[in-house]
Amino acid sequence: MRISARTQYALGAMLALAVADRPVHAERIAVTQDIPRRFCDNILLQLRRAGLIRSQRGPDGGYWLARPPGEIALADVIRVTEGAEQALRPFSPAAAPLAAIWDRLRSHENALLSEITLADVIASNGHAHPGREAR
Amino acid sequence: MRISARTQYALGAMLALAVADRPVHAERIAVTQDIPRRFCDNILLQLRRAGLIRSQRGPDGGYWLARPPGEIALADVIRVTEGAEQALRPFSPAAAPLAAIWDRLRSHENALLSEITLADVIASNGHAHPGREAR
DNA sequence: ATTATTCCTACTTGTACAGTAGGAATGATA
DNA sequence: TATCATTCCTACTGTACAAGTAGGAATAAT
Repeated sequence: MRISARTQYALGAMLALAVADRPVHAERIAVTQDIPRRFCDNILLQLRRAGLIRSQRGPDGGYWLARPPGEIALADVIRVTEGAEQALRPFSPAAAPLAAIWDRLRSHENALLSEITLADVIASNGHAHPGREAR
Repeated sequence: MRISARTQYALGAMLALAVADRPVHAERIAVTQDIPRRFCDNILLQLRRAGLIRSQRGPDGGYWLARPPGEIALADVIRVTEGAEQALRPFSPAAAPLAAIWDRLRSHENALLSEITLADVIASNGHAHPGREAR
């Protein structure tokens, strides 16, 4: 369960947008989420290209979610920032059965992260067990 | 679910030792598991220092498991080669609930890998669903 | 003695992550 | 039309860690 700074920042930014009811400046996101200013730009750009957020330029511009928070899963965000995981080297015959185990782990992880949305995370802020209840 | 080459090699080596009934040379492990020769040495040394395998020097020396394959979990091996995972950076308040989710993922992963032993992996070689049955 | 092996430290190299630089494009406001 | 604040874009740099290598010392069998 490797989690890059980029991904963590991206999730923070998405959550910041999810709680806002109007466009938010990159500057504001950078400050509240404690993301280096230019790196924040960088990440927001990537999220926009992936279609997760939208933007408006110029003064009074900013960023907002492309879909409601309940329709954006954590996995959607992570897929963007982590990119394609590089294929691991082929298994030796003796280690071949490990492939099935890795698959199980990956699919469980994927299932959980696909199930939990930004809305779930926000709702869990202070309550018990996030993402356990249906949405 | 990041898996380094080192870890994959280590698991291959452990499985190779698990199926052998006598000490095995590093050379032989390197060849059968397709591990660069000196890197193989390197990894075996680490496994020995961690107490997972034992060794004997000189001609007719080699390596063997310190415990029976049914008593060595995949997690035991992985813990050695991956070392302590470095702490991730602190969460912003908005992203704080993610910590609980990461925890759930980590503990599930850990549970599964602690449950499956080398013996399980070997037994699953060709059969269905590895690690599903009790040991 | 010789030889085959493990053992040990330290080094080199490659790659991916984290973050930065410089400036162009856009849009609101006056 | 000028100004200014913002997003947008490519490319670059520094650093840390992973992957793998080098050279040789210690040990044990013959």
